[in-house]
Amino acid sequence: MMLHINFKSGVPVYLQIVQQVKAAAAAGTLRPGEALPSVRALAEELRINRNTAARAYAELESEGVVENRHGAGCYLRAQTASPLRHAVRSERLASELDAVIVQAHHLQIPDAELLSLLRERLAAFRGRQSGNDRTP
Amino acid sequence: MMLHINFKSGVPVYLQIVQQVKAAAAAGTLRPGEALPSVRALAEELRINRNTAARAYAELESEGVVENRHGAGCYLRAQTASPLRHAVRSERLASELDAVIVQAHHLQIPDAELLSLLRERLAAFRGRQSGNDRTP
Amino acid sequence: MMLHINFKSGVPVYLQIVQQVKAAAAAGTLRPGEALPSVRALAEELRINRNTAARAYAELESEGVVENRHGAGCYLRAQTASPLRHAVRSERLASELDAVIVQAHHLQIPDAELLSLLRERLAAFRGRQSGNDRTP
Amino acid sequence: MMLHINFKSGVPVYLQIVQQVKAAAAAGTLRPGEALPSVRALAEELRINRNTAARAYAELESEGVVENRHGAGCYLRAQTASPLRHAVRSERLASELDAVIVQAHHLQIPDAELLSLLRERLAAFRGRQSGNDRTP
DNA sequence: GTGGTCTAGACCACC
DNA sequence: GTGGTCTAGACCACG
Repeated sequence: MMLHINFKSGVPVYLQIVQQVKAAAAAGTLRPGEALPSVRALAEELRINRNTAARAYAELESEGVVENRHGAGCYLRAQTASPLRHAVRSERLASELDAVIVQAHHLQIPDAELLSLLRERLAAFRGRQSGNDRTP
Repeated sequence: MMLHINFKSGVPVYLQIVQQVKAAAAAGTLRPGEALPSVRALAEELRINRNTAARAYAELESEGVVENRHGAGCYLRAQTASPLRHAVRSERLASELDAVIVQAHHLQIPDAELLSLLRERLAAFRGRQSGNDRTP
Repeated sequence: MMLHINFKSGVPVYLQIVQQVKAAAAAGTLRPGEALPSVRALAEELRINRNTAARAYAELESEGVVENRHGAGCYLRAQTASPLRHAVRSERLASELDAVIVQAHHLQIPDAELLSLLRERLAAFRGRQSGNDRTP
Repeated sequence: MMLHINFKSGVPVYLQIVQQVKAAAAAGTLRPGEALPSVRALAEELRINRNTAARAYAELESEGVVENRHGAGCYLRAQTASPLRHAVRSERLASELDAVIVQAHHLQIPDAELLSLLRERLAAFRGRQSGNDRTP
């Protein structure tokens, strides 16, 4: 699980978790039957209150996305929908990129610099990731 | 002004307005000195409370994007040079890019495709701009 | 009429006018039948909008304190209540002085300085006043 | 804490709370480190909305009078030296004194009586203070 | 239980 | 007509 919380976006933290778990399940990053981190582990990893993590899992369970097995952890349920088509996924990403482009414009950062910045952050991300993530 | 609000996203309505006005200003859809819809008109169009619209305009004014003239309306200000140092600005953008990278990871979109998607959106943005922005 | 508006107190301007006119009538500074300044003159003197001055007079008229004679001005009606007793008047002032004392404490201004400051402002007030006010 | 709110005065409720808490802190009724009633308790006691109480506390925090500890309550801070220059502070006080002088004029209270009234209230204030303030 | 934020309704001051 | 402020209700994050 590689969740990323944006504390400045105004979106409730528990909702960000719900959305990202659903997205990961939809994208196939998480597979049915797979275990999610415990409430305590998730709270520690994201530096949030345990209540907030528990609330996210409760919401996911009420939506039928995961199953909380008492004392045994939280597991992803069988997919109800098929994984998202590639076109849909890249469209989602495009709208996020548009927001970044607007921000770059306001920050007066030229296109070339934005592109090289993305390459740089991608390299840094892959560096952090190697060793603790299974996706090559 | 054609704003679109997503009431289910969890993002505060006033922030959605702020972001979209900034995007329109960046894209040149709105020009310096141009009047934005009145607080009342915007509230009615979006079916939101007047205060929510007013708060969005207040936020935009505090960020220096618009100027609220008491009793006269809300006007887009001329683009002012950002008072932040370049390093600070590029750091801000980097953190936004990191979020996009995480999202791409969840959506299982490879790095090369992310980069080409950014190039594509940049080209589209510049294309929209050239039609209505005075700085070619 | 010597009205004094405090724009920072949070009290609506029209209410401050209403309160002060009623206070002046109660104290005997204004006498029945006496003319108040016109809406236009009052607005100019206090640097406020004419609507605000008009609203104050309308409120005073609805309360029966003054009478707006169409095209002829605004006149104080006959007293409904007797002028305030001296003890009541000085009690009102005492509560205002208490607020000033608290403020002086927070501003860390010693008692002696507060007293001399009051003497100084009194002298300045009498200086400004001489010539345009009838109270000796 | 025994606050008294005047709902008819036109003075915003949250400001009345701010002023009275400041007065209590100045008089020593409240001591540094002491807890103020919780937002909910205060709101219930005064029959006002929680937000109004919360706003008063937020204002007091921004003025450096109290400290709001998230999830733990609101506590009076130790008296900090005012960051304003002496001239600025005494100027602020002067403008408040001017308002009092105008009020005294309306109430037809002579200068000598105003001065002696101030001396009297100062003595009363210091008297109240000496019983519960640690700085004699 | 605690404080903080977002949305809303009513009213104020100004043009 | 315009924008701004005060009060309120519901929800969020934290202990």
